[in-house]
Amino acid sequence: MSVLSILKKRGFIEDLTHTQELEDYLSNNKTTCYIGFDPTADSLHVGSLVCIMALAHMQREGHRPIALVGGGTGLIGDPSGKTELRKVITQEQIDKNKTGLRNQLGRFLDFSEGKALLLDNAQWLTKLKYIPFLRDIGRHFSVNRMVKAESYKARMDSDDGLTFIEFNYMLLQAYDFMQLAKSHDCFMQMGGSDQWGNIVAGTDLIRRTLGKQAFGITFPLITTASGIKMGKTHKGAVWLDSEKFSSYEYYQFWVNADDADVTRFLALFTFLSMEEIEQVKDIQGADLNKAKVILAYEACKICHGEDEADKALKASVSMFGSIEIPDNLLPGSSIPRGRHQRYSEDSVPSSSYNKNDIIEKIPLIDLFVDAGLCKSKSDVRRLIKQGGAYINGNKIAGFDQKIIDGDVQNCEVLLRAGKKKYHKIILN
RNA sequence: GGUGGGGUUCCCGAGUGGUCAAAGGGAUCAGACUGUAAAUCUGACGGCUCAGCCUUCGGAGGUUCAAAUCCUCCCCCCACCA
Repeated sequence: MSVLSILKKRGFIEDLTHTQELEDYLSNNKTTCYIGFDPTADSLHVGSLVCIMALAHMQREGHRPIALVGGGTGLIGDPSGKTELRKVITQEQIDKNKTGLRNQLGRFLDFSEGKALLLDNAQWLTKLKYIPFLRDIGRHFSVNRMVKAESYKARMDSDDGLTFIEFNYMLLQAYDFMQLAKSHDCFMQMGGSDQWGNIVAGTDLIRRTLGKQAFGITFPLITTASGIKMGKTHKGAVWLDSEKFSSYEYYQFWVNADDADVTRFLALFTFLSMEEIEQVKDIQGADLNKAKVILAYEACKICHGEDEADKALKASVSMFGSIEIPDNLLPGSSIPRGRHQRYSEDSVPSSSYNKNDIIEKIPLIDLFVDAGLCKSKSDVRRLIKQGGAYINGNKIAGFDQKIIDGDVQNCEVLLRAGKKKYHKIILN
């Protein structure tokens, strides 16, 4: 089975160019393909996960993926859009972010021996000269056509308008594609559905300048069943970096998936076989939670490693109760089977304090803020008032309550905000 | 460059001198119900030393007992015209 059918089957494909030719191209060649990533943050989040998984599938089928960091485009920034000032980022910042991206992508892709590449378009974009660029590249673009591109059309019709810089992203991205085609034999670009126009511009440019056929694939925008763009929690974006978002929280994010999303997410975000995933469709009601556990385990394993996934599973069982993973459910998963009871060890988010500083000293209100369970003291008060703040499973009654000796068990105190957010205070 | 319209709390968006921490909706959070789901209902939703106080309505000044609301200057955005 070709990668294309794999991607198709798993729900990655929104749109593609030259269906039949692309199928042939992928079946008969070991190809190179690329996806662009923004270096605007030092970590990727689940929003980019579809792209990353697609690259991983390509690599698993013997193709060579390129992750292209937009270091050059990042240097331009984009002054438009008053809501989110996309700032011009400095070279140092880009370099730092690049390292971060590289480390994270390394969990999904094998960068050894040139099996995958990480490139930066600053390499060629910063060398561009305006006049030659206009002459050699600009002449291939028709403004009439560009304006009709869906991504621009919306902006043209909106009140915000479109800046010249933004308008030029299409040319720059097309140029990127052409460069990669020339230098790395890369004739395939993938990206989110909003990238369609830019990708097609690239394939056109390659045809006109190099006389070669190039291909493009776009992925659907993944929304949750409730129609919201996925990847937001109380802590903001769901980062792939364990410093920003612990593996336990990452696991929790997936376990909390909507019923209606489970099979779709299994197909997109795990490597389990589609035959097995198909069977999950028949599962009804509470049993679906078992499939969610496997989804969370597998997603966590891919991003943070098997050890972390184990820990997250155990921590979750300790917090939320036992669960049984039957042998015949998604047998391809390496999740430990059988009944998971309470474990002593866990990896719930925690922080350490000096015992003498805490006991009967610091109000719980402050600890909830410190632990990141609430964003302000007012927030904690609210929580307490509404009966959602707990210490060791007991409701906190007063605003001035402090930890007392009796609360400490094995040098630990467990704080809880609402039903799902836990934080452990370790005293020593 | 000209003319007109705007910048309000996370987002959209009401609000034209006191009754404004600011309607309404969305998002979010908590409680109930549940399956760590969805839907639904209830409540909360700037901060704090929390029945009180403090800081917010593009920025800086000013008028007034009192300003998101009036005046001045500045910054930014949009539309049309050039």
